[in-house]
Amino acid sequence: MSKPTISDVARVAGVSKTTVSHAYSNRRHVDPETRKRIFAIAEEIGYRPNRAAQHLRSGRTGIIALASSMPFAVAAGPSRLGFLMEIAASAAVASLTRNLALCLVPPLAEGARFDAVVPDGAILVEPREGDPMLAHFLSQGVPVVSIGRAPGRPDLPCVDLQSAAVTRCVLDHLESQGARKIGLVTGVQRRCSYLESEAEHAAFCAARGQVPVQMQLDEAGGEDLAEPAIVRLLQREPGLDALFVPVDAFATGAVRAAAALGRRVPQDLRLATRYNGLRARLADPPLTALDLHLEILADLAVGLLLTRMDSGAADSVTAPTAALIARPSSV
Amino acid sequence: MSKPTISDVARVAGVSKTTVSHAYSNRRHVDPETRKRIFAIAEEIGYRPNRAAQHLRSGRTGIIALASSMPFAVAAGPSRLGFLMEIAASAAVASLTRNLALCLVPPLAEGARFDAVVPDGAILVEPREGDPMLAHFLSQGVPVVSIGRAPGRPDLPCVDLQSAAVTRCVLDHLESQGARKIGLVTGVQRRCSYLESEAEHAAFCAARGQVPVQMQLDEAGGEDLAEPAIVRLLQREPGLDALFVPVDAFATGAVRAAAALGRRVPQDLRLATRYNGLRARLADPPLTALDLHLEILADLAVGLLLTRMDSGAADSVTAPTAALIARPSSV
DNA sequence: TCTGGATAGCAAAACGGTTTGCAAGACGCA
DNA sequence: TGCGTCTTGCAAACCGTTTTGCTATCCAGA
Repeated sequence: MSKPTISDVARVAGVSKTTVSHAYSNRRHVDPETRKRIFAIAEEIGYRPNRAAQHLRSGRTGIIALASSMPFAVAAGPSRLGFLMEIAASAAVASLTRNLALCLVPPLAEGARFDAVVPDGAILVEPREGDPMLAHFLSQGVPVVSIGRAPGRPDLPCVDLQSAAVTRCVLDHLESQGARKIGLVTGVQRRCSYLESEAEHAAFCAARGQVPVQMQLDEAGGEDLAEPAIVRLLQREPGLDALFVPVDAFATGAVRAAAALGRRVPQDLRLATRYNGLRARLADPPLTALDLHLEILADLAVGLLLTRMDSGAADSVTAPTAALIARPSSV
Repeated sequence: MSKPTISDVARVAGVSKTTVSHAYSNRRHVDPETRKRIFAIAEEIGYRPNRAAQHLRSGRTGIIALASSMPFAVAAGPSRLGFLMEIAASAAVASLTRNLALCLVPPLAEGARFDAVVPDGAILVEPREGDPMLAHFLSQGVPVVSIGRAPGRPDLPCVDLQSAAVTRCVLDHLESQGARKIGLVTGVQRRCSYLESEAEHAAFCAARGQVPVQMQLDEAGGEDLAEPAIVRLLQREPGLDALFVPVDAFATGAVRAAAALGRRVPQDLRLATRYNGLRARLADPPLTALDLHLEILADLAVGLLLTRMDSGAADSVTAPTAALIARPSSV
């Protein structure tokens, strides 16, 4: 008793395989009556199309990949795992409801080739400039969309995180809480969100006649790297009374730095971060952060990838407006 | 110029498709010289086996699934996302190094059928009694291994988390720190780790002539549910001077409960949890927890699944001994 | 010389769908 | 009646592997 095939359905229904196939795929018209009979019989004998056979002929695997060029070891360590994995969880649901499998692709080790997965499409989380995963997928001819724009690739469809607006929102908030001079701490990897934050921050400072104070830290370093670096920054720039630190691990480093210098948060130093994960919520004091609506965002990305996959092109979409969650680190 | 196929390799190498196939699969002997030539040519013309075709013929998809019956929405919320996703990240790496794709499978909505993924095997994270995902995969004939034993299924190969030993280790630690009466708070879902913890705790108490104090909370409730429940528990059982709370979200609830009752941690109430995630590390005071070596564990699970898949059976393996990480919540 | 067993390789039949080319009948219109 | 078109459906080719059955050659041992 092996699984029923399309031939079984065709035989029982008294039609050809072709007709059954068309009934399912809608690629040619099938008489509604016939179609109904076919479905009824398929249901009855428990027929399910064989994915492999479909894939072989159609060239589609039914798999989409979720990838980040940040090594999982790093992501899992000091930073970012929450962000990436929250997206992964939502994207898995979004994919499955569209009858696609979501595959988690860890970054390639240098020179490693992997043929285990040749997905129909890929979602890249916050690609950086010259992102190797992006290059990999494009070289395989796999359609890619990104969450967060891809630096230097304005053509790549993406879910735009609107980092400029997000930054502006945070800076305005900090200012409204009394901040007179706000610094910005981002990461060394050239992700679009950093670039946009830096530009927006620079404009914000310029409008106030200030020279912007910005610093970039290695994302692999995490909290332990951030603390001393931010201590030095605060010593060098005594006028700073607020910091926007998008990377949450750096933000908690900033909390420690403030403590080390005897500065009170938020009275002497107002702090805000971006990703509203456990880190921000559990910090002492809890960190002002942004609800980026990651579930919606993941769903948008899957939808975008789908249109990209079957229409060849797609226009970038805008992420839902992030909501500022004010917490004691800034109010 | 479409992708080179096995026929192209065969033609260039002057052998038959069969020989090329055997060279790759090792299912029949191929002259080492011939084999070397085949690989060289394949490399040169850029041949990669077509997964769909392999799948169609062999019935293997090259995909393994990672699943948990805990809804991602819940997991992502109050609890467990870190645990599950830390495993996912490691398992993704472990799979890819074995040339398999790791697919994230969210729990089935009630009655939902999904045929997007019929994996060659599945890893289930801490299945509970009557786990629907377990039933699903078994009904599809998909070999399953679990991380943590499956209650009522001693036959299912698993990576044994040794929850009894883990519990014993924690209880001994708490006692060595001066605890005289230790309570246990677990979850309502009947996962093996809870069952074993409860049994071990009961034995521990019995050996000291005590009636064990245990409570089960709904895992979906998280910290907010745990706090008042634990407040009531502590009021009802004033003799308790320590709690082992494996679920980290409940453990931070316990911290809040202690604060609400004016009990100092650890002087009046010693606390310990299981998963050494952000929550435990960032709690105030930081929580004593266990390093379960999740990366190793994920790798073991993938390895176990592989032997299960191609030898039909496999013996459960034992997780590496968890290391207690003593923190101020208990010392 | 004959037998048996490796060794090395080939041809062709699966696997289960999708897609293409073709044909028969029905229908409208001149 | 003749012609074009629309509807409905079939048969067969095709996708790129794996697997099965078979042959040919070589070598050792009786």
